[in-house]
Amino acid sequence: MITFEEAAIRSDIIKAMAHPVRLLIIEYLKEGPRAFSEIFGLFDLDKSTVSKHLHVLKETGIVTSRKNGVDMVYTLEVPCVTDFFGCVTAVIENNVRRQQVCLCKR
Amino acid sequence: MITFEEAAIRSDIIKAMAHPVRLLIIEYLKEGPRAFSEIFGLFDLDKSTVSKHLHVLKETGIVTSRKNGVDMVYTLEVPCVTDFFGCVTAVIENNVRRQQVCLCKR
DNA sequence: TGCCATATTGGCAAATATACCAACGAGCAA
DNA sequence: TTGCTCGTTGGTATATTTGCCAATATGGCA
Repeated sequence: MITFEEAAIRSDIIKAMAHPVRLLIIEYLKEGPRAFSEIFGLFDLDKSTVSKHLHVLKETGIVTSRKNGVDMVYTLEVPCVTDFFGCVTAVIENNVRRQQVCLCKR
Repeated sequence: MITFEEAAIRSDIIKAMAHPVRLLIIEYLKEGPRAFSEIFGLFDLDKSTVSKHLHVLKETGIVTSRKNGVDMVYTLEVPCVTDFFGCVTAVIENNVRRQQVCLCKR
């Protein structure tokens, strides 16, 4: 078993992925590095909100950023994080099998 | 790209894992089904707190529970979720390489 | 039936997360 | 310098999460 401290570090990384917007950003960056403006364009959100989501991903080391001319370019550092999404799908499918179809909040 | 709705469903599942206590519970249940009292014994927390963490895991379909005599027994339904922890470790190791050793909150 | 052990639920307070607007800073061009 | 674009940071309001205590089921046993 891991220690509570180790679990806390791991949970910080998982927490960074635990938001729809950040999940979509990760999916998008899987295709390759993208400028902030491109990422921003995916959402109907304030610039500052998208910037802060990227900050969360940077803080945990999932993405990095660098200046490229006028743009700020974001890169997915650890693409294996998306491997996990297959398992998340397995959870969803298992729920469907178990007739617990709706994960939506009531 | 997945839709925002799909991302929201996925993030609910990831969110369920995004807590040190729930992470440790998942690790523990990887060894096999365990009674509530055994899980409770891992932590210095109120019974109700542990029960609520298990509720979160149940709601998303990561674990299930069944009565066994006086005990409530919890089972990890989708063991592949722990495969992901290897990647989380990869993130941590990448951070170490990049000299961003400390993920702790300041 | 009454009592006990086991776990869940309700309610509350504190901490954390999220999103907006506004202000700021950095870099480039006129 | 001035103005412009790009992105970040500060501040605030709201929503969600977390953990404790107390109260409530639920089931076994005397």
